Amino acid sequence: MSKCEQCIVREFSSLKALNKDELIKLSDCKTSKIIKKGENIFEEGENVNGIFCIKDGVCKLTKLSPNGKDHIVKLVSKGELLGQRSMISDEPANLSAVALEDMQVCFIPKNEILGFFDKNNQFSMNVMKTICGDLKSADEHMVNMAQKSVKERLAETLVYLHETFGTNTDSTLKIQLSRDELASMIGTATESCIRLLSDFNKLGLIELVGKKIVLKDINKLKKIAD
Amino acid sequence: MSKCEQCIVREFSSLKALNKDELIKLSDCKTSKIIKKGENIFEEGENVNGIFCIKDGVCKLTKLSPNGKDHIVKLVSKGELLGQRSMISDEPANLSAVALEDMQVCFIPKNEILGFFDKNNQFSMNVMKTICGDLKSADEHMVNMAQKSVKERLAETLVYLHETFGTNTDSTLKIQLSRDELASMIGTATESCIRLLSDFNKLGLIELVGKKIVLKDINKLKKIAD
DNA sequence: TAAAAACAATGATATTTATCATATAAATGT
DNA sequence: ACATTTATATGATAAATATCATTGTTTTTA
Repeated sequence: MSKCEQCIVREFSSLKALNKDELIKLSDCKTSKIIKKGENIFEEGENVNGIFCIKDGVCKLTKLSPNGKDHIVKLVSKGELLGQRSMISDEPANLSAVALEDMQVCFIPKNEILGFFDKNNQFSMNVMKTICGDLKSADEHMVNMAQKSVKERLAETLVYLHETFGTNTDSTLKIQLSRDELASMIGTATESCIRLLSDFNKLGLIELVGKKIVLKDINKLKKIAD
Repeated sequence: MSKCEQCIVREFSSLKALNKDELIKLSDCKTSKIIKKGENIFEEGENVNGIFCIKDGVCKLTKLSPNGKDHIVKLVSKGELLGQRSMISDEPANLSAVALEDMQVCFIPKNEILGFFDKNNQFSMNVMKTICGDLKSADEHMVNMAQKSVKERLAETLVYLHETFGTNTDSTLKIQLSRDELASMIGTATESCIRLLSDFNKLGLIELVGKKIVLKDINKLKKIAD
């Protein structure tokens, strides 16, 4: 089993505050998993009892709305942690985590993490700052949902996907969401999302290469997004 | 100056974890303020440098959206704390806090709070749980904004105001928002909000008493809200 | 107390968005 | 390789929502 010391997650997440001893303890208690595209890491309402380190891949965090549709709240990728909020609140997961590509994750039991929490101040501070960052962006996101049009939200989301996940060599967006997923990220009907993509395509703002998307005029998209 | 020991905020907030000595330190460093209806406690972008205890009154937390409209993210009232996220993130305020009624608040400087943070584990845990709760409800709120209709959001908000803030003796909602504020809470145009209130009135779900609102059929409103 | 300002209400209309229907293209299973 | 399912696309239409205009009603201020 691989050591945690060189792991990308340790490098980029709250775990960077852990010392050698703590990392060894971590290596001993962790379990690794492969999650295939489309599979759940955990589901809304489930007792998670620990946190997940994402060693590779990207997943979506979704929440079921009362009308039965899933809404994508956030995308989380390589190097990040999952399940911190549930662990601290000592509550079941509020969101489901579903792999958008094949993933490699490690699971660390709650007890272990809570131990670090008590003894390593920098670590708990890091976790708190992460959650505070999540809260800030959730508030911003909420205002966007409430105040912006679907067109603005689509433009904004395309730019976000471009800037956060980058592009392939053919300059298509690296992260590949279905139209349905894109719609559930911006909070609209799938057909409306497809129609707006067509519009953007006709306006030369983007190009549709099969199911993939190329951003042709990021500045104009940013302008539309506000 | 009044002591913190008997303060309502201490009783209901994270501060309940503080011991006698810590409360005495708190009493010594705090400053009290009266905030009149409509005045800011702090403004988006401002460096807050501490937290506020709400001894009395209710305020709205608003965020300016790029289109120039304010969106009400949350209402915060007597017994709660303000500014925890900014303090932990060590960032300027992400939201503005504006009094909806005359308020009594105390300000506690950051240094003092961070001191408790280091030494009193229960206190920092309480703060974290509060922020985690905020994150959870922000995510839920976001999904509501994205997936529910304006009518559903209005019904939900009216029930929320009723259940959270209660009613006056004439059974009008105790917390009094203008139509404009109500609209900016549910994320719609003021006229749309007014129109839907008229509809609800005609359907006998609510009664409009001047600018005040009485909920006549909470169960039906809950059904509409989903 | 009168004038001005802010707020609430409603009609008319335009725009945005959702829904339903259908067609085509791509992916999947056998 | 072909049938079946799933995803994308687009038209037609309905429903939801925003915008602009106008009026009446409070509230504030001079």
